[in-house]
Amino acid sequence: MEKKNPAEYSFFADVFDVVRQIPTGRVTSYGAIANYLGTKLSARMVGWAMNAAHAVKPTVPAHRVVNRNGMLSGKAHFATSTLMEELLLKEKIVVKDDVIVDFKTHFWDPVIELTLE
DNA sequence: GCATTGACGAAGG
DNA sequence: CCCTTCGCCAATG
Repeated sequence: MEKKNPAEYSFFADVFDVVRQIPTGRVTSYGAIANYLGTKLSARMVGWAMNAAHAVKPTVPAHRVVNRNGMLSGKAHFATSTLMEELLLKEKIVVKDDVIVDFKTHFWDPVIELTLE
């Protein structure tokens, strides 16, 4: 491994940067982030970036990022399988059956929010 | 260096 | 409606 941190990679850094800008109580999807980065077909890369997110500082609120279905597809990657929904619950986001309730209401689209400036 | 695997997503059967 | 396939790109075996 190079001495470079995961954040050194522009794509990763960009993903982290966007994720950190997600307001409390809001969530977004991998596809939305990928779309904002202009690589909407590379939603998998966003997920891959998240894989490295836990090793990056400042902390990346990866719990605010779910798949387009609002499902906590990444909860298994947290310290515990319940940590993710617990964190979301603290932000008034209700999780039912691994799916965010009223996901559409809590949805925060960087393409819209960051474009409107 | 090719094959497999992903925290995805959309489309097709 | 459930399952499979494909595309995207990077990391890993």
